[in-house]
Amino acid sequence: MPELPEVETTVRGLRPVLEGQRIAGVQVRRPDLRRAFPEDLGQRLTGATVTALGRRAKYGLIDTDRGDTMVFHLGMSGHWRVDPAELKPHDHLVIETGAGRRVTLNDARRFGSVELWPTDALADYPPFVGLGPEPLGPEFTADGLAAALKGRSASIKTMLLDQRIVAGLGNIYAVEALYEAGISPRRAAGTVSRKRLARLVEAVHHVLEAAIAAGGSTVRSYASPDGELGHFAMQLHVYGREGEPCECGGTVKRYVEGGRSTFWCPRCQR
DNA sequence: CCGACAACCTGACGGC
DNA sequence: TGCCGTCAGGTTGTCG
Repeated sequence: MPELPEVETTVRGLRPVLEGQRIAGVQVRRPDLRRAFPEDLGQRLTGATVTALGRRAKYGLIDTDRGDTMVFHLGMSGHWRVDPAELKPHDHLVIETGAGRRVTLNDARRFGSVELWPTDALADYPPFVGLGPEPLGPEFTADGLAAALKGRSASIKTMLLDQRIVAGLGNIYAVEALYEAGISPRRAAGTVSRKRLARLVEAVHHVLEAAIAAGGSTVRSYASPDGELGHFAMQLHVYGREGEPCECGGTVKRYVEGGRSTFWCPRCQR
């Protein structure tokens, strides 16, 4: 589930629990996700105080007063649980605060990752090298996008998923943004007009902001029974709606590209 | 550069 | 009810 809005929602949910708090205990119940955790993860975190939480692309950042940042990625199935009544299967990592709060990192498929990296050198964290601009930041512009896509023959959908072009979009929101912009996902990226790229940038902003807003309300109240962060249902226009009618009177179609489903309306996306 | 495919894992769901 | 195939929001690598 985790694209940028889900990670942002997760970080916002963890912030009031962890920020300014001392980490009283760390329990590693399984030592690896996609890669092994750092050997000394527990020692390096225990006793540290969390100074800030943040996000870069689809990665969550937990800074500590020891100069380390815990960088986590949620993969396909990862999520944090806040003050769960009891531990569940796939709660691989448990962090307890001095205030007696408890959060767990649960990831059934284990495509996620956890790493510790010097806070002042995060730009050198290998997954961050070469990342494109934040889609909600000032550097994600129609001009920048046009420059990055110039001459590219790959589909615009593929390019939106390329984290070097823009960092944080995943399959759902790439699909939804293209729908909102009225652009066919199959169109060669380099042939999309500057005017339509401007529309796409606006659509990306709108889709992500709406998703974050939808998640925010969930987080504020911890509405999910077991405190699971990043779970919310935003209204999606085409994703997962193969065969359903589009508002324009057309029908939502699906095709597979690069092993991933793309949903679109051929009538209103050109 | 590009598309296709596989690999990494587990769980949910539909069909029979 | 149970078994089996398919699919899932990500990343990384290979191959032609």
